[in-house]
Amino acid sequence: MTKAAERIDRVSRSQVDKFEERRKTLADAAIQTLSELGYARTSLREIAQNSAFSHGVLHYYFRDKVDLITYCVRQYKAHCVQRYDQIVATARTGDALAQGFAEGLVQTLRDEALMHRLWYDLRSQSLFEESFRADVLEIDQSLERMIWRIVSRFAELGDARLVVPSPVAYAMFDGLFQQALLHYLSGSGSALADLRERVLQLLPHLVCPSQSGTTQPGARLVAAHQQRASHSA
Amino acid sequence: MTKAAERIDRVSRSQVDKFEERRKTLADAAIQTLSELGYARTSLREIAQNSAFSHGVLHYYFRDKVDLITYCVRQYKAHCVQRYDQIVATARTGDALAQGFAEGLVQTLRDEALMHRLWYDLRSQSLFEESFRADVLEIDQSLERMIWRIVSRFAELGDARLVVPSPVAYAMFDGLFQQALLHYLSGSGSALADLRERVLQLLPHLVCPSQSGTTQPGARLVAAHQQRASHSA
DNA sequence: AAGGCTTCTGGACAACTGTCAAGACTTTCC
DNA sequence: GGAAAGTCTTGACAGTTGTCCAGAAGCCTT
Repeated sequence: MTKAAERIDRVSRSQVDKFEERRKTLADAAIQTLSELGYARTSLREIAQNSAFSHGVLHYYFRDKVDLITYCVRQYKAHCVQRYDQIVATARTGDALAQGFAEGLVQTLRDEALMHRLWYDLRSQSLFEESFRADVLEIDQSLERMIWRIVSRFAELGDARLVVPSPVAYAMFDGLFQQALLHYLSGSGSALADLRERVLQLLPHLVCPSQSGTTQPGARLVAAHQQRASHSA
Repeated sequence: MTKAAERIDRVSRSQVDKFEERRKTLADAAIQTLSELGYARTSLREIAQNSAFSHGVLHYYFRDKVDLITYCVRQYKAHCVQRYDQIVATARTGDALAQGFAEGLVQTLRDEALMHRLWYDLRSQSLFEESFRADVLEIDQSLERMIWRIVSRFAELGDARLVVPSPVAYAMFDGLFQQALLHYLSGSGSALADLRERVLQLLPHLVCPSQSGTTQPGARLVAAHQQRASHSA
């Protein structure tokens, strides 16, 4: 039984909030450390040094290291998804949405590169450490849903039909972003511009203009290409 | 100066080969350990325990841990690319190539999941550990070229034109494979079938039928060269 | 002021890490 | 055979790690 669970029954609400608040504070320090050093080189003492407390306190608020990291992953999720839903809500044309989406990705890459480096690190860790897997899968799904909302809205605004399912759409943009991150952190000066260009080029390929009846593959491909050509003009 | 470099001037060729051979042997043990435990939890003693030797010998054949891991990454590359070029060489129709490519990815996922788990782990590590970055980028580029050979040949066989540049094509399939790996290792029974289906569905989206009827010999190559130029900029 | 919680500190522990060096064993060569 | 070079083992080292704990410090009620 965790200390948090023990306390809920017998202490006041404000104390619980304070307890939870400190957990958040410590998790923030942990996330900062993780994004700087990576999972492999982050120790509890290092985390404590990035906070206002000593290393012992971490075991007062978290059962063990896995408990702390898991909490961090969860906290990261909340911070992660919210950004793009505003873009979806405000864009009034397909072009504006595409521009906003691409620009959002570029900004994310530039401003939060370390944060997303951490995300890819932890997602890779979850391939080995089973404890992280459930949370990682949950975050991954929420990211997939976010991408799906964007491309769905894009199709809607263009009165078009989506030709790829949700997991494929997510995998594509995730691959593009990860590639851009690697090159950006490697010092490539064109990584930001490349990402923007590629996202803008890819997005129209995911839809085809809605027509009566089922779409023929050939027609869809031509349409996608035509749309892309008109877009870049 | 490494021990290997010291020796080259004054010992026989066979001794150098033997030295290099043992390095390979030890690197194999290291790769096996890494693919089992992940980078974060792999120690030199654990590697030695997966070999026929004691832990001290690792510092006889490798300067330090980074030297060993870097060597492993390089060795991994050789093992990695060769698989798909045969598929490109033998396929006589676009459909057969698509089937062979999808089946190759599925087989790779099923048979070498741990190996590729290691690859994604090390690629993530390279985001933090600068020592790995050059090798990781080199492997990444060779994988990108491999994907490009496949989709190029696919377009050629279908008398079609590619509508996405090389980095985008690689990012898409890399994203798809990584997604499939995560779900496969998480116990999803449909991960293999999903990957096959999605690859087969995605591949035709990358090309559009050439409209002039005659294929321009240089068009694709120009596109490829433009891509490379923008990449190195 | 006193006592009982909660919160936090700092030290201790065993286990583990990369690295290194002294020496033993093996092979090669004169 | 014997010296020299190459190969490998073993133990040690200094540092780090996660974890735990005794107790100090703060806070609140009585």
